[in-house]
Amino acid sequence: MSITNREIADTFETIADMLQIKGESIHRVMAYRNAALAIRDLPRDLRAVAAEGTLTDIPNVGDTLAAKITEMLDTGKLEFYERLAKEIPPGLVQVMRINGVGPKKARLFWEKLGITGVQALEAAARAGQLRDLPGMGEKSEQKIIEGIEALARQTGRAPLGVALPAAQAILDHLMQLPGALEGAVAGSIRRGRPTIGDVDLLIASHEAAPIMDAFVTMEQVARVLGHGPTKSSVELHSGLQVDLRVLEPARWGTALSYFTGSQAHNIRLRELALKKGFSLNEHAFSPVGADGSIIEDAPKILCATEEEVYRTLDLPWIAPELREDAGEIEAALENRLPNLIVVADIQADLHMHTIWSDGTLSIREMAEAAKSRGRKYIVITDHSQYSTIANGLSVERILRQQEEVRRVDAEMSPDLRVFHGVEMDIRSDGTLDFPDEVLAQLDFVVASLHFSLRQERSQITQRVLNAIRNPHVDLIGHPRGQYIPDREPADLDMDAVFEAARQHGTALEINSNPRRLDLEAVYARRAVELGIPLAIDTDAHSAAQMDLLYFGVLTARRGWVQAENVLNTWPLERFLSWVQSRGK
DNA sequence: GCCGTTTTCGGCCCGACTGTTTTCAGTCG
Repeated sequence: MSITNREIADTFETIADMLQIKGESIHRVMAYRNAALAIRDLPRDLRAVAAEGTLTDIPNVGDTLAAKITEMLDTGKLEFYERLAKEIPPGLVQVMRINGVGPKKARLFWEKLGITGVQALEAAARAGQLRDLPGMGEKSEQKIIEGIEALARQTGRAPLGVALPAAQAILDHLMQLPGALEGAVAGSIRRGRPTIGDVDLLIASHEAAPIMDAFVTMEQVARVLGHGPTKSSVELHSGLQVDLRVLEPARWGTALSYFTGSQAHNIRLRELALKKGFSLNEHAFSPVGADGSIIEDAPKILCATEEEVYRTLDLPWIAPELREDAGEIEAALENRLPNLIVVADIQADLHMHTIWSDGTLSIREMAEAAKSRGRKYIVITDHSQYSTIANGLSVERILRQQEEVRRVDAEMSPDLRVFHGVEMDIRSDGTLDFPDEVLAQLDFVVASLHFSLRQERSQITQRVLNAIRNPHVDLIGHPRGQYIPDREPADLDMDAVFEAARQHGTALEINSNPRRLDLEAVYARRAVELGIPLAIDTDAHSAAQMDLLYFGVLTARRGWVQAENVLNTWPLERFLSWVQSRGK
């Protein structure tokens, strides 16, 4: 298999670590890290971008790194990396993963003790060999042993659907304390990232200490990683790391902005502040003199709201979901930020299951649940026969199901329209699970990949293209097939998928289930740019799952999606005429 | 190594906490 964007990003990340151990300029190191980030979030194959000759259009990729990308695409290797690996043992990069060990310590252990990997470091620490090194002591040695144990326990990033409720529960608990005036879940959860490294909580209070003490002594805390006067970190028994920061309410705006990130976005804000003569941090804007240092006796600007922070920079408020330094600052400067979709824009749900396949409720019960959530129309889309494991519908059963759907539709009228569809499998051999004659009788057809997701690129891409090109297929469900955090997306040629969807006017789904969030934001953004219609569905198998819509909307917002771009924000008449225009 | 209303050189965000130090370096986010 050819080299992927991710492997190239990982290589740049590793090079950054090695250069840092080597003692290279931090700016050169950051250049590699920034390029790695940009490549990770790229919605296109680097190979296609390279073929166009537009690699340097990627932010933070210049001529040098473009040449390195090209070398990796052409040869699968990078000579610069291999040379570096002879100089700096690659095992030291793993040593740097240990909490509390950075480039300087890694280099120290290597130079003084010849340590080139985590195992050797652990042995040295347990043998008491680290404590006598310069800048080290018994405590540092013990922390390294604990850090190595934590690394072994590490389960990776938590899905948003797990981290958000856990974070909210802790915040709710702390907000009951008398001194807690305002609170927020900040960080990557607030930005809606699909997976979360650690939880960032922020509380406004005049008195931080009691809140800090309550935080580090919560019963779900397994160990305290740090405990200062305004900032503490803990690891929960669940393995989740939670950071809490407490600041005065007068500084809430700068604090929330700082703690929401992303880091790249914050850096851009601080650069803008400097151009206006201010140093910006989580506390305030501080005037700086000509030499760049803070003028101590000059009045600082405090911001109690995020709006004030952005206003001070002559920017409109930027929604947290956009704060990735992915063009949002430029858009804000030019006053062309998108009018992002909100949950209230959603009129319908085009993908849900009932007891006819693997759902838990009847058609009528799902309709009632949708109505009670304010939906105006829904499509019942049970699985097709290829999904035997999900009790998929045969041709005979789906035709019988239609009678029940029509009956429920009549019963629910006029509050809710209930349409009959299917979530049809795209079979492993590339054929569709129902013949056209059957599809023609349905109101709406979702086609999805469920099996053989590890097929090679050309084969699995062809399966999706077959579905897109069928005139009866209206929507591709969870197009990339990822399952967070266990299953990587299929190796689809997304350029080809987008091109076919654009040509045939087939819509692509943003699946709201937090285990899916598929399309991901960067692909949703690309679809919008290409004029491809989207749908934000719950794929609900129960009434409660209809409330997962929030996560789908969050993902859409991260993808700069506006209501206009989403089929199921449209009034019923417009939706029906769209479906009919597709040949129904 | 990237980037440009400082435009092909010379800049490149900022503070809290820890542990080792007697004033700060390293790490982290």
